[in-house]
Amino acid sequence: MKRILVIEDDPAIRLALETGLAEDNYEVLLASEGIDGLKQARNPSVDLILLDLMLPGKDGMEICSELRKEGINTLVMMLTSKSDEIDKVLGLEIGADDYLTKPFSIRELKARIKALLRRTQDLKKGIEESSFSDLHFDFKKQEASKKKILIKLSAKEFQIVKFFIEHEGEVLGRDKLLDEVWGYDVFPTTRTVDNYILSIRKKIEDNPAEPKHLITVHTSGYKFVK
Amino acid sequence: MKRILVIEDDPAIRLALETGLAEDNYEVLLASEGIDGLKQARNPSVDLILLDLMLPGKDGMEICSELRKEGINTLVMMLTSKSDEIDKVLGLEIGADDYLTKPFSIRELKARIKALLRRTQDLKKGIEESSFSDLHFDFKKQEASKKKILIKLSAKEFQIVKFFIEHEGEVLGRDKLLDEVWGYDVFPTTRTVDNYILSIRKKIEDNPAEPKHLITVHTSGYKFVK
DNA sequence: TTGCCCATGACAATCTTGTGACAAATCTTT
DNA sequence: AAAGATTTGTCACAAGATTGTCATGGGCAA
Repeated sequence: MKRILVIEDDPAIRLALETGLAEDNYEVLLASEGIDGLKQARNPSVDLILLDLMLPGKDGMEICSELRKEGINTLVMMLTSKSDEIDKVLGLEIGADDYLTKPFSIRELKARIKALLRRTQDLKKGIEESSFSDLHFDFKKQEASKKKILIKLSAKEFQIVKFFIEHEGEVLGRDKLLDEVWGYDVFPTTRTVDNYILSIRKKIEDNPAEPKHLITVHTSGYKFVK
Repeated sequence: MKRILVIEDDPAIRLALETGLAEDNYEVLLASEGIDGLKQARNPSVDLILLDLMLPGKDGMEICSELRKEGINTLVMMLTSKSDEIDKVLGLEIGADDYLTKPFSIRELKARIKALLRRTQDLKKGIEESSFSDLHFDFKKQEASKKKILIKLSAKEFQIVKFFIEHEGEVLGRDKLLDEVWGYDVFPTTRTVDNYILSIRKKIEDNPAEPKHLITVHTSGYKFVK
């Protein structure tokens, strides 16, 4: 799942954000003042930063502009209090991606976070289609066909196939696949991978027992060839 | 280049907006009262409307709600005078995308416009009609029929159908739908989407339990096929 | 007020996912 | 070369997640 860094000095709000976001399965990192916040914000594994405007140490605008100066483009959502009309603007010009005025509903916050994260996801979408031998994949439509006949793949199977196609010829270890396709916060068995491979082979290979596309590389993983 | 329609009766403010926006390379269209404003607002090449609340002819809220009823989703930013707290709220519920209280800084205005436009950069093409199997949709008239017999869809159902038709074949996630159809300032549950799908299916599908047009893509969303 | 539209919650129905077990294949060691 | 140790192929199942469906309540408009 996604990691969100909350930089907020008010302990009540901090706690509310922490629990609220954890409910939605975000991994939450916390900072209560600016200096520490900026340090944590540099961590590239952070997906989004909730940044209070008024902070001890360093205020939100400073943090945001410093990050941008350092070339860090992590999403930033500014939290401002009702009064600072001007600050809102500055916040946007300084490179924040969105702002929210206190008091806000946790629900609105979540919806906006989701929207922001999804938009950036859309940007790095990878390939949309691929054809080889008698197979065709359309990832936008989530459709696959063999000899012009539709075959059904689950969403995860699509993700896996896509990842393999994007890394054609490369040997992909089970651990790497789990990391890249499943994500860094879930931990299924490596056998789970084998089972997906099996299931995909049944659908795309002429003879699943002698795969031509999804090749086993003993002790290392699998690789895809066209 | 983006086009902004300014509907504002005060000549001083109108001029200020015109020059201010022109500085930022927007193409500015002007209207000084409501009737003319609404007419120009229907022009689909307009990207955003700055709409004064108090207007001769037709006031801002009327204009905004009429536009939405007609299925026109052009971005609307309401301009209100300091006092009308209530109107702000109403403005939002009526389908405005943002509001700004006078007197405002041109700087804040620009920042908000930028933010709004950025949020909705994509789409905006907007079909007017579509027919397939025994169905017909006229989005301009907000009419739909099945086997030549009129069927009733709510305004939101029309928006949803339209969005699906404009993205034929593509799998659309619930979050994306909420974001694109409902907008960034309301936050219904993802279950709300399912219920709309259900309701639309009942109206357009021969057998809603086995939909042929609005297809479920498990864990991913829905997709439309003709 | 009544009726429609909208959003939500609850429950059932359905699909997906991850796992264990065992067989088969492959590698290692003797 | 054979036995033993790993690794992989394969199947079926149960837990869990997702979706279908309906009923409910609030808000707005006629």
